Formats: sequence, structure tokens, C-alpha cells
Amino acid sequence: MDAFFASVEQASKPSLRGKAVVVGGLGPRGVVATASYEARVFGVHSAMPMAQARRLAPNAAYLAPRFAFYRSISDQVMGLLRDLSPLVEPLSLDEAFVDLEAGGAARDEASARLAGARLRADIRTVTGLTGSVGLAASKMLAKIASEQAKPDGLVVIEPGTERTLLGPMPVRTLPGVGPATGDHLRRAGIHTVDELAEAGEDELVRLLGRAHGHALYAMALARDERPVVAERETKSVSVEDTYDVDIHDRVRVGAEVRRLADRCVRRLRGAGLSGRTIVLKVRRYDFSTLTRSETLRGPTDDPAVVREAAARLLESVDTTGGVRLLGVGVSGLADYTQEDLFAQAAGVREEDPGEEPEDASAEERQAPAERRWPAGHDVRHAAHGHGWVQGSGLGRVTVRFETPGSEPGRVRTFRIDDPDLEPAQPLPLTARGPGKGERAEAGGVGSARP
DNA sequence: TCTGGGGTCCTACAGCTG
DNA sequence: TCTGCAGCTGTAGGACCC
Repeated sequence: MDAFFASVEQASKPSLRGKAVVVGGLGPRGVVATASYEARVFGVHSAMPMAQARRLAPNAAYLAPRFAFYRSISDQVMGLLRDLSPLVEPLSLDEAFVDLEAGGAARDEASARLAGARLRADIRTVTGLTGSVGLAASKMLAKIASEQAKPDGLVVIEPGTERTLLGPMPVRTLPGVGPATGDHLRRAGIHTVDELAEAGEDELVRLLGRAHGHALYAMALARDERPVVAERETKSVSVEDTYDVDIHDRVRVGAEVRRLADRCVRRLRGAGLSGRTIVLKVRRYDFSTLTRSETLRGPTDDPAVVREAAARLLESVDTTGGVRLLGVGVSGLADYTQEDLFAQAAGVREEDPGEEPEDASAEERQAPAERRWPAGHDVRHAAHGHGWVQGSGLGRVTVRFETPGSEPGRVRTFRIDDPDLEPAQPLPLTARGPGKGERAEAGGVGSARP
């Protein structure tokens, strides 16, 4: 999907279509999750600190992400992909590999191209959004093709042309080559995929280590045999929080770790899992990050056990100077627990970590207007109907009243405690709405946006 | 300027065991 | 009995991805 989160927001909010939209954390330490193509013109891109984005594009709309809504749209798109083939490997909410051969959807280049074109049309009909398709003989090449296809396009890499195409590309094009590996290679005088291939496998293994060296050499020769894998087992579950202001108080740090442990267990149980290894993550005031872990005798999903392990791990960490992030994770997952096997009968196992404790942090108790009415989130007003929060602060919340099918709407400001104003669920982007997921007719191009 | 959150995989090293 | 070694497990950190 193209600039997925930002595109969803533009489809939801007519007044933002064609405008610079930035979705991400709105706190003082937020980063950009997605920028619309209009915002990218100003140099804004994902993972950029929000503060920097605001300097580059001061007039863009800055919105808090609505993950549950994005997930519902993602489910619709993944449904369309599964109509094409049983082998669909989601990479994230907005990206997936599909093995077209396994689904019988592609026998040759022409039929693959047709399947890709129909898919793009179906995505537009069902969601009102644009998606890009890359077609190639391997995952690596399909990924590169889809990047080239963005926005709103389809690119085919024909068999036999792979090496000619890849050769002059920068090494950073290859999946798995990030800033560190890119730098490493650059210092060794390797800038392009051709130079990577010329360096030879032994040299790459020497430079980058066994696994990475072999994998990169294969990719440089356009060799990628990795299959599309539909079902991936979860290997770890974790939660983490970055705090607006560094925490210095050791007691508060302890309380936050317990809270995170409970949240982590809730997620773990929600997935029907348990785990043996408890991991504590601490990012200090200077951004140095350390992890401490402890492996239990058997898997657990008991909040008390995870809390205690996390607390023990915290004892070995020096937090002088303050911490900006804390995290708790569980790995070594299983679908049974040690307690199931042994002591459960004794009733010592704590049943549920419960909801977020009432006495959450002071920060949350006195939630500022920006937190209670996040920018971009939906609201309903008794008299004015459906709208979204354009901004808030100083006891006021500004709402724009419009819906996906309306003309750009009018703006009104209310007191944050106005009894006529309440949070609302997002409205569907198209007449079909989320979850309908019907298959469009072949070649039926066009938007169903009302 | 000041760096999220949730993951995966890899490497290195230490300690244990056969 | 001692030594060397391979293999495994646990731990910590780093790189990468979306």
C-alpha cells in the first residue's frame, strides 16, 4: 500500500486530500510513522523525529495513528490477496508476499501481469486506496519491483533481466543492507550490487560475518530461493514505553517496570502463549540501551512471576542519570505453562493482571487535552454529527465535521469537557465498508468512494 | 535535531557437559 | 585423571525491517 497510514487518513478526511499529512507520535519524543507523498516533498520521511518534521513542513497535518482502523483495512486487503493464493506472507499491515504460482493465478508473465492489475483494481474498489504491485521470480526481486512501482503502479522484473537490472543499483537497495552494513561496505569500496558480486563470497563473509556474507552474495547474483511462508510462529512478545521526560526516581522506575510486565503478560495471554525468558530493556538518558534477561525453569504466563523476574533484572541496572525508555519482553515461547504442569492446583497462580491500574502515572492522571482528544481521531457531536479532532489544548478541542463521502467540512471549537462531544468509531472509507471484502469484477477499475 | 514500537535474526562469548 | 574439543544453552548486544 502506498504511504498507507497517511493515505487512510486522507481517504477518511476530505479536507486533507492533496495535502501534506504526517502520521506518528505527537509527544515530544515522537517519530514519523508515515508521511503522505505531499509531505515527502518537504523532506519528511518515516522514522524522522517529529520535531524535525514540524520544522520541515510546519503546515502539514500532524495526526496520531489509529492502528485498529488501519488493521481493519489491512484485513480487507489481505483477504483479496488470499483470494489469489493460499500462500500469502504478510510483512506488516501494508505489505505482503503472494506466491501466485501456488494459487494458480499466474502461469506466465501475461497472466501474472493480469492478476497484478486486477488486484490493484480490487484494492481500489474495496478500500478506496491505491496499492503497488511488484512481480518477479523471487521475494527479493518482487520487493524491489514493488518499491519501484510506488506510488500506484505495477512493475514486472522479467526472468533473465535480473542481474542487468540489479547491477548498477546501490547496495542499500538490497533487503538487509541498512545504514551500518551500507557504511561498512562503502568503507571497503563497495557501492553497487555489481561491486558486491565482484568482491566475491569469501570477502563478503570476512567483512560481514558468515550468515550475512553468504546471504548478500547470493542476493547480489539475484539468487533468492526463500519460499513464501504463510504461517509464521511468534518468537517473542514485548511492550515498551518511551517517556516524555526521563524518569530519575528509582521507585517510579520500579512501578513502570511492573506495569509493563502486566501489559506484556496481557498480550502474551491474549495470544494464548507463555514464555521462559524474561527480558528487561532500559534506554538511558544518553540513549545507550541495555538488556538483561533471565531464563526460568519453565514457561509462564503468570503476571506475578514476570513482574518479579523483571524486578530482579532491574536490580542489576544502573539508572542514575535517568531512563527514557523501559521495556519488558518474553521469549522462548510455548503454548503451555510450567504452572499448568505443576503448582496450579495449589492456587498460587495469579489469574489476571487486570486492566491498567487506576493509579497510573501522574502524567496520565492529568491527561492533557492532546492525550484525551488525539489529533486525527474520530468524534461525534450531538448537534453537528461526525468529525475528527484537528487539534486541542488550553481546555479547547477543535473539530472538523466531515466524513469520507462528504465535501471538506467546517471547523468548530468546543470546551474539552463539552457533554455533547464524544469519541467515535471511524467510518468506512467506501460504501463496502470494512469487512465486506467482496471480490471486484475482473478489470473493474474505479473507486467506490461515495 | 535528537532519535517509536514491535518484531526477527545474527554474532560473540562464557559456562557446562559428554 | 587430565586435557582438548564439540555442541549446547544462556546472555548481551547489534543490525535490520516496517
